[in-house]
Amino acid sequence: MLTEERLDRIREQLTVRGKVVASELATQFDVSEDTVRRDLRELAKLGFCRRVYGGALLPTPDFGTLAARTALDKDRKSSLARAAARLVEDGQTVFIDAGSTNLAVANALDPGQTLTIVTNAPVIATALSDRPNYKVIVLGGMYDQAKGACLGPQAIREAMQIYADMFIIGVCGVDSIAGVTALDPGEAELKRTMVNQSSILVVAATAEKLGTVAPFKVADTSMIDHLIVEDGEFDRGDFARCDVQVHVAPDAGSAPT
Amino acid sequence: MLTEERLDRIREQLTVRGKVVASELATQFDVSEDTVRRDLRELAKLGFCRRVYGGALLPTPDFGTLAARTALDKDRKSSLARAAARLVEDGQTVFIDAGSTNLAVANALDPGQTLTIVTNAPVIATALSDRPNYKVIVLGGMYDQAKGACLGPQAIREAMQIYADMFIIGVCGVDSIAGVTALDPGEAELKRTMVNQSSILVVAATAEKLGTVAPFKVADTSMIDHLIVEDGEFDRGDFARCDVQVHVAPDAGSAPT
DNA sequence: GACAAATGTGCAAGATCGTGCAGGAACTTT
DNA sequence: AAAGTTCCTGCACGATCTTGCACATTTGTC
Repeated sequence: MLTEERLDRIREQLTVRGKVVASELATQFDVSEDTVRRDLRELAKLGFCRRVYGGALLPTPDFGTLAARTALDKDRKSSLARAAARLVEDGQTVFIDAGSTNLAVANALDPGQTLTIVTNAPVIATALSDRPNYKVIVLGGMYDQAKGACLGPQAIREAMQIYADMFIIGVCGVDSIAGVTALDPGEAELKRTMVNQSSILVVAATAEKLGTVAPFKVADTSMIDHLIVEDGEFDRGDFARCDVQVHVAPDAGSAPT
Repeated sequence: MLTEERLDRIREQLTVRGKVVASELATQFDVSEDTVRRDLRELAKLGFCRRVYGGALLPTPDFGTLAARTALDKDRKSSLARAAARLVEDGQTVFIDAGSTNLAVANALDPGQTLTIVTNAPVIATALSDRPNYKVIVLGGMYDQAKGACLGPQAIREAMQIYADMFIIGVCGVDSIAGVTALDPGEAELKRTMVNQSSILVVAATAEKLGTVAPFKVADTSMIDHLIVEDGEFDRGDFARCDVQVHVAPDAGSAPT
């Protein structure tokens, strides 16, 4: 790879996603981080980027809508998300459902792993733009603006073509007796498809989802492999009886990153 | 091998691959590296390439070493984008291609209109989340992180199911003779599909795309219905001859260079 | 056909450039 | 305060570039 070529590519990435990370560029181009830093310094001198600790950003902070989106805050769901992300192993193929909790999970995934991520949430795809190690597949279809998810027969058809090691499902309700439930039939059907196409089913549920029952059935309690819940009061009795592994994520009143 | 013949071959490789390496060319043509370097210097003098350490690259639109360009990008694009958005009529179905210019176009669409938007760029779908009047359809498939676009057979298959009134295409190059061209074959094929499935083809091209030719052909000049360009020097002769309606977007930020 | 000029090419020497590494400073996080 | 990153500087080494020169080939002229 020619030096100037590398500079071009860095500029390209900057334009596309608004930021670059020194260490990732080093891996990507197979050069030392020093070289990348020299490159970034050079580009900064020419005004193409703004040098920051760990990488570089576009001079105009708000240019990339993408960048703005990837800078999505690690909210209070991050603890739950980290716990879920820890279940994912290198090399796996993972369905990631739509939903804000799952967006947090996607962000919490280890960038060093090599993963294939299949999602019906466009925002998750864009959030993973800066993970060169990931292969990201988007399930297309009718985009439901309220849910931020692609639904419909198209998405289902595509999902049926793919077998995954794990499905990190977004739920409207999880109940030890009713199982996993969703708010509308279209959503439920796509989720059922993804459940069928995956070996392991993971549910990361915020407190308000626990014990809630929505109208449409997605999966039985017995089909859940891992249930991740927030710290607090929680009767795991019924889940334990169904061979569900329950993980309690530590309460995160912690500092932002 | 004749000298001129060698120069032609080098130019050919430059066009196809975007770069050439001095040492490789020397091996390939069985001449010394000095000769190759002399050739490259010659080509660079004629403007066919940009001489860099180790080889040569395609000339990139050189923005006079200033960051002003990046700052202007946003305004420039939004002016283009507004012009493109004005072509869209209420009730239409519109393919919107990936790319930062087209993201600007999507944002510039009239929220009051009732539209069906089909896109292979997840970020465009999410950007339209706040338009209750729009029906948004996402073309899924392999997500190309650098381009922010879904590509591959899946996306093409889905695109073939949909007929649109208009295709707002993202281009790597538009030339009055070579037509619309793209940087990689997969990208080109999806674009061709969308061209075929639409009645009207709209190209919004920033100045640096005009007159640029990328390796892979997408569409003939004669297939373009509307071409939107920035204010400035521009020879519309060839386009006019092909029945292309040319729109000039007013210059947003004025800065004589 | 012969000769001289112009051109293309290869080689060598020295300058320049790009890169990785080591060590210490600066910064961020715990 | 301590630990872990990231950053910068200086250095060394190899790759690449430029320049000058020699030789071969082509071109133009007598």
